[in-house]
Amino acid sequence: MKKGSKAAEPDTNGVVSNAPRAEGRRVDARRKYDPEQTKRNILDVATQEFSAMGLTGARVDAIAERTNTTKRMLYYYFGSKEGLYQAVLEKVYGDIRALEQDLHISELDPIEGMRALVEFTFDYHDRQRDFVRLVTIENIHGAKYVEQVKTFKGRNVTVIHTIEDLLARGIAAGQFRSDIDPIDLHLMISSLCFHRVGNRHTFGTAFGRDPSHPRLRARHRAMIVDAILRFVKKDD
Amino acid sequence: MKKGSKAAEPDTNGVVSNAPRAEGRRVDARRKYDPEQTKRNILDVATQEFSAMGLTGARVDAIAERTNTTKRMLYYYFGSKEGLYQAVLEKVYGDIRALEQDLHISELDPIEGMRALVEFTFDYHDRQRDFVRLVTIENIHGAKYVEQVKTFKGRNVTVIHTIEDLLARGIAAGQFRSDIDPIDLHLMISSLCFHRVGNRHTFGTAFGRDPSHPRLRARHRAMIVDAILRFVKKDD
Amino acid sequence: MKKGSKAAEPDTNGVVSNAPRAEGRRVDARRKYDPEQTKRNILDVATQEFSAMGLTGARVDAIAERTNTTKRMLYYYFGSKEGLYQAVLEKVYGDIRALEQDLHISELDPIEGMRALVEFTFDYHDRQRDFVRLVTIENIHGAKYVEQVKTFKGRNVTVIHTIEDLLARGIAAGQFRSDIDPIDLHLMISSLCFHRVGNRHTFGTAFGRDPSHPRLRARHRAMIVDAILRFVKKDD
Amino acid sequence: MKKGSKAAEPDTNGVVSNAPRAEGRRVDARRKYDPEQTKRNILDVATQEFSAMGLTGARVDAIAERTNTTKRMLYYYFGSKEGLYQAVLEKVYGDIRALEQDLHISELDPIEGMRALVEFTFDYHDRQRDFVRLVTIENIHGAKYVEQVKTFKGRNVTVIHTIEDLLARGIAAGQFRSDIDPIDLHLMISSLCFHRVGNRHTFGTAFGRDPSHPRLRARHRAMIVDAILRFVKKDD
DNA sequence: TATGAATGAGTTTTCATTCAT
DNA sequence: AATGAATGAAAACTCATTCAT
Repeated sequence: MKKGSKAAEPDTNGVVSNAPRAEGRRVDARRKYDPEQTKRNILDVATQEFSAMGLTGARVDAIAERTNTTKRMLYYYFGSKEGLYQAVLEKVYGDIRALEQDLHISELDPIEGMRALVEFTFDYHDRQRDFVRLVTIENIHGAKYVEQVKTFKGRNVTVIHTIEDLLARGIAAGQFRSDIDPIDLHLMISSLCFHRVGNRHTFGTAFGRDPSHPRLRARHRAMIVDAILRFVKKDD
Repeated sequence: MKKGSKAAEPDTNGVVSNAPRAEGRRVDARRKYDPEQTKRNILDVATQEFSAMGLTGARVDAIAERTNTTKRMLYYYFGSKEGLYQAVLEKVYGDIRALEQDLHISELDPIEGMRALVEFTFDYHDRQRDFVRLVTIENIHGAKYVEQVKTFKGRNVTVIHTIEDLLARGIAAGQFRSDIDPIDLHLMISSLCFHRVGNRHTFGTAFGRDPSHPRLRARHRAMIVDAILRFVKKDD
Repeated sequence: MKKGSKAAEPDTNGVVSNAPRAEGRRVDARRKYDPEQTKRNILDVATQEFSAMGLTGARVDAIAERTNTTKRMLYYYFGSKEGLYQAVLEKVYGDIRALEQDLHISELDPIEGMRALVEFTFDYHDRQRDFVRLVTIENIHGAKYVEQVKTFKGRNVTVIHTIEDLLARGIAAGQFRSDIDPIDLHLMISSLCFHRVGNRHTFGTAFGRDPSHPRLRARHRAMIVDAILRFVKKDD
Repeated sequence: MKKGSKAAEPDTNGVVSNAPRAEGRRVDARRKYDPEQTKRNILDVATQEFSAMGLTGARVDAIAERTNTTKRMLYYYFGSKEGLYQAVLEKVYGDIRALEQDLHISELDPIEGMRALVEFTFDYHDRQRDFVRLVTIENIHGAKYVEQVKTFKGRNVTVIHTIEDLLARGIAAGQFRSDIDPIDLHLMISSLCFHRVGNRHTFGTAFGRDPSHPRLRARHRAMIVDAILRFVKKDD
């Protein structure tokens, strides 16, 4: 009952004239209601709030307030707080996938490919703190919301394929060890890239050094690449 | 031999396991007035609830209910929900650092010492899921509660000292590289041990494999030790 | 024609029924959404409760119960118990100063003006016991709530201006002494009018005579006017 | 533990007034417990707290905390919060009476006597803010607690007798008007002396001038004496 | 006489959600 | 499509008072 009305969405097409918030929208500059934009606006604000406060910590009122619309619309489009949270997860996981495609790692030499993969993973986590936080939050909830995101599982297989391919080619070239499990390796790379961002606050408090500070960025990036390469390379 | 005995222990991860009742104390379970026990009881239950639900998700009523006392006592001893949460953090961080001390790593050969440290870190995170969850939760709150725990900062320096000592001795012995920053190394070890536990749910959902599953335990433990040793060892 | 169809409705008065909060407001007691009325209703009940019980003694539940709405609305509009209390203070102080303006004292002969001012002050305190009680209560709290009422300070200056004008004209006419400070005089008038109402209970208990009893009203009124006039008049 | 040092107190006069309630009590100068002192201590702290916070605003815990004893003793001696409040009222009303006796107004000339009475009343209120506040608080509660203080009513008659005597002598001497009611006059004097202290906070906030500020003290004192004398004196 | 621990019943406040327009 | 007003249920927290020692 909540989502049923979605079907009627994209047909408002300029019936009423007054333009309240006429931004750069060219399509029909003067139309009053723009469901897509409203939804996107809500989603953006919600991403921030959820990532900043967690699922239980986030406040529907707080989200609504920073939106261009009202709380009612939030329910109109997303049904519930949890529905909105799931929509946020879906959006955020979608983003990373798109980027991964652009790497064309399979065209690179295994070692360079491995380096590229690690660097990409590092950079992504380093930049997408909201993503990191949301994953963290999901884990606190036992990943039960992400499980319902249909596109989720399929998305992750591609990374494993990439790694499998890299490992196979590296082994064939005599560069890599042959006893490495691709999923374990992926876990390892993720660990190194994720932790320094996700747990930077307690780490910073404990050791007086924010591990995600820009000044450490380059050093950590090199260090992690180094560690992974030392790990996968065949002993001479 | 210390490590050995621990390795065999089942996945306790429970609340009552740590905090062994002080030796001298005559424990009379039925005595009515026992503030220390009351406090410990509240703290134990709270640890579970906070780690399971997060700070905002936890319910004071839920904690009180599973306690031997009433909600009122919770406020009597800890002042507020946040106060209780902080007490939990303090307890939990205290435990890990205390155990680290028992390792006597400084008496071991650098390589063996490094191995012992990594294995301890691995085992601790592997078993103390509550700890891992609470750290995660704290990070969602920007570490602002742990910052107020007076004993927190001091406690963490010791690990760094341990690592500094290991590195220095390893370098002197010609076994270790000389370009490694101890805090960075600690971050690296933590990352590898923490992530597989903290993010096991999303990881499990994504790849159909729970990285913290007992069957993977030994393999991951060896892998992480291996990775760290490969990273610190001097190239021949 | 459009209006025509609505003509049957009780009180639309030709104003088409949207724009609910326009000036030409006909109060329909049964309409369900009327924020102004809801607020006023809450405020009225709260005035009674706070004045009867004090800030700490008042019960939010008690207020809500005697309201047409629920406790929730009280928080919706006023934010907190203290916020509501402040709103009450603001309303109550606003009332007396507004009425003072209606006296047009500046148009009266100085002596008659002074008499009118004293009589007004007397009558107001005599009738508005809630006001007197609330002021008393505020003083127990060190006036810290009224201090936050923005409109408060500005409102009170007007009385002083009125008195200054009276004194100046009386002096010019050779009727009044020239050594009287207007604020001191205001304090004097207030004292005489306030005390007999505010402290009537202890006074009544002590002397077996309620000073605010209607039977004493006229006598006190005359007495106070007399006292003030004797005080301000120039000695012959 | 805390109270040991206070052993010597004003009214015990070095005699160490042996066990107050004469029973088979062992008289021991070094005795550990001193009920009278404990009670007085509680009473003093309670006077401050009640006068500062009001009856409902005062917190039993807060009182107990600032005491040399514990909360339990407070109940032991005074039965309840209200019982303690009443004991405070009793004490405070007792104090003023003692002072009034020392004036010997009946020995003074009517005008000087009137001046002395007003000045005494002024000074007393000016100095005993706790008294003023407690009276105020009592009025908020409809004087229902002071009514139960047995000694209360009797105490106040004496002032009226003093005034009656003054008026009678003044009339006889041709100095005073003959149409003044003594209770009304007392009310008038009280009003002028009480209000500037009791309502000083709102007054100060409203007009930017604290009417009870020491700098205004002398002026107000003279002003009030002046006003009363002008009021009682016979017109020439 | 004295005390720290304990408590039931209440009190304020918050929250996600729905209603009427 | 959009909205401000409204709400029940639950949550955090407080208070005067009593218990066991």
